[in-house]
Amino acid sequence: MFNETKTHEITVDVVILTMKNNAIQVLLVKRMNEPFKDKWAIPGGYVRLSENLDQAALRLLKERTNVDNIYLEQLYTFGDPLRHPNARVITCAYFALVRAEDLNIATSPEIGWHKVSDLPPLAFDHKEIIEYSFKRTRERLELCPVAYQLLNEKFTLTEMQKAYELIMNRKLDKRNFRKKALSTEGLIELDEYTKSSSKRPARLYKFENIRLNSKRAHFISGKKEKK
Amino acid sequence: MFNETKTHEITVDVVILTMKNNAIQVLLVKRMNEPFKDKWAIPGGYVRLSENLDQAALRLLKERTNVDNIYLEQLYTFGDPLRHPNARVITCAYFALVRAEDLNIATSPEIGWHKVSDLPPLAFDHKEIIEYSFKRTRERLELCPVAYQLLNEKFTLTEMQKAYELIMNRKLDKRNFRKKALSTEGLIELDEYTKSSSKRPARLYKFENIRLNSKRAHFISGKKEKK
DNA sequence: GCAAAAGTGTTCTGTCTACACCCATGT
DNA sequence: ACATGGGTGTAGACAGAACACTTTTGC
Repeated sequence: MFNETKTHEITVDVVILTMKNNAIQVLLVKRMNEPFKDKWAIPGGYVRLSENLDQAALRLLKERTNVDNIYLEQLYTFGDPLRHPNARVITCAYFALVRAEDLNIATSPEIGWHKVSDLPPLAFDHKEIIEYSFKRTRERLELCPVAYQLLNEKFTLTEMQKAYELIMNRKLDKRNFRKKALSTEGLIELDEYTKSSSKRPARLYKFENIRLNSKRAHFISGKKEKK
Repeated sequence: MFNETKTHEITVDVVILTMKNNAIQVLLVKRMNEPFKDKWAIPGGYVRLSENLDQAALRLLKERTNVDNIYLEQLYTFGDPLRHPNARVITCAYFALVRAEDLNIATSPEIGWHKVSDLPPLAFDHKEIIEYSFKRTRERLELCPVAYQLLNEKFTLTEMQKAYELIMNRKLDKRNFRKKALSTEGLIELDEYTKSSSKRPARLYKFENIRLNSKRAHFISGKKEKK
């Protein structure tokens, strides 16, 4: 039984979600090699001997997106013996929310954003991993305002509501949303407004000293608001 | 970098929690070999090539406790390079709640129950793993009545309340608890009562068709009930 | 002046919390 | 008859849900 373990390999895969073109999108890379050559995959790689799993995920995220200082959370470890056709590869999946603007990615035919609601054919079990990430993001959002990771440093409440609606996949009531948003710990009202556009300027806000993971924030309720 | 991965090893460790002697206790085994010889550890073992992680955890749980059909959940994957002094061992931790009565364990100097609140010296990072399991159990309990896994098939509401109080680590109000308990989906009131003891008989209940994981069960609130 | 998005309050309802006494049984 | 744990109801506070109109700007 000990000998059996000799051929396990362990990787980290990172689901990078952003908000772009009015949709939640995930960063995918096209595989150059078999197996699954020319299929899309979430970025990942082997864990180095000298680093822990969080460090491996951060390093891979940095390598792909040049993004640091991000809400990165271990998602789940996927270890089906058949998930990799040629080897026994167990992968520890992480997920991150990023601002599209912060990214330093030259999208190309080999790397790019894809709507979570409309994924291309994916390698391995990556479809499952992405969908689980999205579900988990929704659960996190019910507890704390992680969506701020998707917004610019300064944002309007309408933008924030949009992020929530995309993640929760339902329309929210504007007045109720704003009431709850304004009572969120860490939300700062600025004395700045959007210019341009062509309509009434909107007040800008920012977050300060966000404590993710704070229990009992319950920013969004689970009840039946309008679909 | 690929070569680096050659010496990773992957194990599964299972935190088995039960309610016993008015405390939440965890099943520990004494290590026979170095490293950490004679220290206590949570049961674990290598993942076989032919099985997925859930199966490995179930197999190990079965091997140690003879228990099947249990609320077993992947907890977290611990991969610090220094967690094992001699090798690079990444462990995928699971946790389970079991009825003490269902267990088929000959406790001995090498295997036994230990209060989570009073752990002996532990091998590796197992203290951290156990404490995280306990925390996670508490979070689960706020969402769904997982505590039923600790109870006999038929139980009194007072017994159920006791399980909740031990996990949540605070006293709950009897009337409020019973009100919420009675409105829990799946709780069946039986026409049976405890005999013996020496006091007024208590009505027995059971659970039926429990859906763990159902969102919005909110069995226990996070507010300030009396400590 | 009109199109378009920003902004704003109130009522209702359900859930959580706090809290104290009587009941049924065994001895 | 008493000791022990079983069992019960109500009032106040708070949070979520529903719902429609006025304001400000660019053109």
